[in-house]
Amino acid sequence: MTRQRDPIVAISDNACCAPISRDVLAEQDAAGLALAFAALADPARLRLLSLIANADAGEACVCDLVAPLGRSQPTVSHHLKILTDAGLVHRDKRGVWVW
Amino acid sequence: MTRQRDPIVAISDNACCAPISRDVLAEQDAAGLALAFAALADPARLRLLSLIANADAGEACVCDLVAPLGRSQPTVSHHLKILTDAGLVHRDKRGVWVW
DNA sequence: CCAATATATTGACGGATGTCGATGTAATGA
DNA sequence: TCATTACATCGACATCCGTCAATATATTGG
Repeated sequence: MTRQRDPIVAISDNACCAPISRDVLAEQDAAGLALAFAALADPARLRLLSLIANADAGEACVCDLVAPLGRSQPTVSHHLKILTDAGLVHRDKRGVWVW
Repeated sequence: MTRQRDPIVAISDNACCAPISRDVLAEQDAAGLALAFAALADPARLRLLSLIANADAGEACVCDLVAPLGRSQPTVSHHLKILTDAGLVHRDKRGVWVW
């Protein structure tokens, strides 16, 4: 505990680190942030975002996502729910979205 | 498969989506990106980054991170390895870093 | 060279997560 | 009203991941 050597771990503090650098993250805040990152930490979900973004008008019917993704329909539905809960995707039963 | 209704899922295309919007992500590229996000998708690792960033000179001795994090020393070492592999942290046996 | 301290590695365990098949539910069209 | 299509939910399974205790491997001080 009493340090005998110099510090050996460091990160640079630049602009993008602000939310983390301002103060030590509380356990609770860290959990929330981690949850947001976790939504993006899966190849299937990143490809879903990409597929939707590349679809006409940035919109897509779920039925058109299953084949390109190469996963089963329940799996696609599962991932879309996660993306939706994370606020990255909007879903509605016919219509227009914004994000 | 043949669409009967209008599209129901959409995301907005704004600046931060560029890497995903430009073209449909290949499975392999998606895996790499997901790996990067996964490094940030854990409360312990986010708090480690925060602790280091808030330490004097943005550097910290590993022994000073164990207690504040509230995890065992092997666990801290484990997470630091992941952060290091992800290029988010630099470690050396005495010295100065940049990232 | 030896003792002490700091960090990494190993092995094990429990819980979370991605995946699928089967099934449920809602909406559309004939 | 009934069949079909689109999507969600459930249950099960395998794998991954965070965690710790125990142990190994430096590195430093005496």
